[in-house]
Amino acid sequence: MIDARRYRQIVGLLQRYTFEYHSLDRPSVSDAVYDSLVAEAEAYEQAHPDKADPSSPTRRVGSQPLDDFVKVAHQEPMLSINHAFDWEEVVAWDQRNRDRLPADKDFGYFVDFKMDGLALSVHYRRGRLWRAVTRGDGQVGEEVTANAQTIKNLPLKLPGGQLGSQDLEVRGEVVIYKADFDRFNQAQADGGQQTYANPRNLAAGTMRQLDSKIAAQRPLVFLAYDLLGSSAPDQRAVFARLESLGISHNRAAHFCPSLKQLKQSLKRWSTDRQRQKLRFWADGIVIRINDRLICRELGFVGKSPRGLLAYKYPPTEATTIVEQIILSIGRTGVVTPIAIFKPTQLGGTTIRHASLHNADEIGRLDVRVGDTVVIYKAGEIIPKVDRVVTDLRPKTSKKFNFPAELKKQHPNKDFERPEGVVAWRLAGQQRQTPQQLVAAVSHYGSRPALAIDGLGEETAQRLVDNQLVSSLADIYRLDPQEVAQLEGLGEKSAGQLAKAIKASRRPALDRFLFGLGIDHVGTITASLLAGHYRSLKKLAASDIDQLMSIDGIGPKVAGSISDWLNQPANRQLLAEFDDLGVKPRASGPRTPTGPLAGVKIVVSGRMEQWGRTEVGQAIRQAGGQAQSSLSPQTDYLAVGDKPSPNKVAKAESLGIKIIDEKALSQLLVG
DNA sequence: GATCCTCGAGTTCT
DNA sequence: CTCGAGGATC
Repeated sequence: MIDARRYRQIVGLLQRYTFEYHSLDRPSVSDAVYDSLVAEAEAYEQAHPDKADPSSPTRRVGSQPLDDFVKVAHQEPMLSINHAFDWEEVVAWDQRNRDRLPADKDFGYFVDFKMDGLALSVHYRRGRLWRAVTRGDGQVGEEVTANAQTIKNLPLKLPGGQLGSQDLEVRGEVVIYKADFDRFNQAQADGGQQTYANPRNLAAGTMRQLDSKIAAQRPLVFLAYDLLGSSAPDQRAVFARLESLGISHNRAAHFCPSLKQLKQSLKRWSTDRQRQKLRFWADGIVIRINDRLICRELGFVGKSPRGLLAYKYPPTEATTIVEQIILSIGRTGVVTPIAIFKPTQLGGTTIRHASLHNADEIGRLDVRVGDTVVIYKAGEIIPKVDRVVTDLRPKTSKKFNFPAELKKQHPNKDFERPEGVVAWRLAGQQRQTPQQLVAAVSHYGSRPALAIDGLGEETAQRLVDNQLVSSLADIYRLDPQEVAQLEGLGEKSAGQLAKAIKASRRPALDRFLFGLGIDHVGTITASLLAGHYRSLKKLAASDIDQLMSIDGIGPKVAGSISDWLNQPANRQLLAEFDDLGVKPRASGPRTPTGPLAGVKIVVSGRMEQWGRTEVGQAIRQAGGQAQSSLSPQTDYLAVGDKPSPNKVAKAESLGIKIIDEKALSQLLVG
């Protein structure tokens, strides 16, 4: 929970942001940042109602109208809708409604996107557009008829007949299509003019221009979602009527007869790909009970109708506070700074920390302990710090001093930062600390290396702590009886571990080489070496010039391998492995042959018949190259379940063939 | 010497 | 997934 000081600070900021957003249409922070700060303020206000600031923006809906427009009171207020953030909340909403209604009353739902634009009420009198009013604070809005008349898809006159003679109020959203927005901003930038943060702000800003000639030049679109003064019994009929009146609406909006179908609709519409396909911005989905009579019967809770619910998309950004920056030392001795956060929910998970990569990144962001930062998930998985909200920086904060912190956090170690390199790393030969050993052991046991089940970081830590393992070779000297004595490991898991270790004695040479953890030797270089030398003995007898002659290996990598081989401790390690019966088998074809010879493939998403590393092996087995990232040289992108949207988009822009699992397995067979 | 590919290493949570 | 940096190529 935050303290009173931060609360006051946040309220002050929110007031400024609210003014920027609603009155100037020029926000300086994203919605997610705003929402995140509102949530903090609300939490504080709930815990300390006595200390709540009555002028806090958390209490207000909508905006104060600017003075330049004529104010018009809405005949029926334009309401706000309560929000739900996950399916459980939707179910709870549904149950509350059912409890309020007679047991035999059943109903369906109508779903529409929650378009992100400017809400507008448009009145028709005797079939002609008479007046258009913005939402304002929900009770009183601003009359913007002149601007509304410039919206090309908003009919000035309704079609004749009995419908057109009626007085109607159409409610909807003024939006700007994403493509139009990009074009507009580009043109503004080219002309040195002000650009807008998002399509909604452009739409809102345009509708509130005093000069309607400006509005006429901008690509505004009106999409209706409601109709007042019609006799339509349900929302489905409302949309049918809008259609017959020639008023645009979202064509994807539809009826769901049951909760089950509603769930499917929400799921379908919530995928990123689906959202990207939309021409307009949407920040959620509006669910309403289809039958208008039932809606009316249910009434209101506070200012919101019970029959409607806004299912909000999870935010892609959030704010949190950096509590600490710790400097961790990885397997290779490289120092990685990690920001420890006040735990925060984002995209369905709790984020506790994120990597800051290196000293330069800290400098670029100027992250400090105590800072409020904006975080997001790169590729929807890996949390990253995007920027610092400097408005909320404590006055006493100091720039993060990397070298000084290194001394403080690791007082007994020496570090170096070689010229032209970003990373700090352990200097010289001090890589044999217990921490490094744990990392080396769990790397050796990892899936792409020797795949020893049960030898992960936890177990490695225990084995090293209890001095059962002090070198990689010790893994093969473990006594299952002793292992079973360790805390957290029973007889059963000790037995399984022993079995897995035994099974790893005849590894493929490439996996074994990778498992050794030689600097700059990853899976690909390892299989290059394995394919070239065909045996550990031949590799051990090689020299630096020989290594460099291999295509793909240059001076640095060759140097690193030969350094490793020349260290007595490592030569001894290899000898011990041999004595203990660890004998790698030749692996990797010398020259790529097979159905996929020379073909480059990138895999994304989960496959049914293979795991991550197995697909790669299968592709190499067939003579192909499994790459990790797309390039213009890539031949295929093979997609499984939930592929990375970024990769799919990139493949499309590069014109790379996208194939599914079935097609991939056919390619593999030839 | 500059540029474009590619590889390696570290990354979060359930 | 993203970064930095090694290797190949012009």
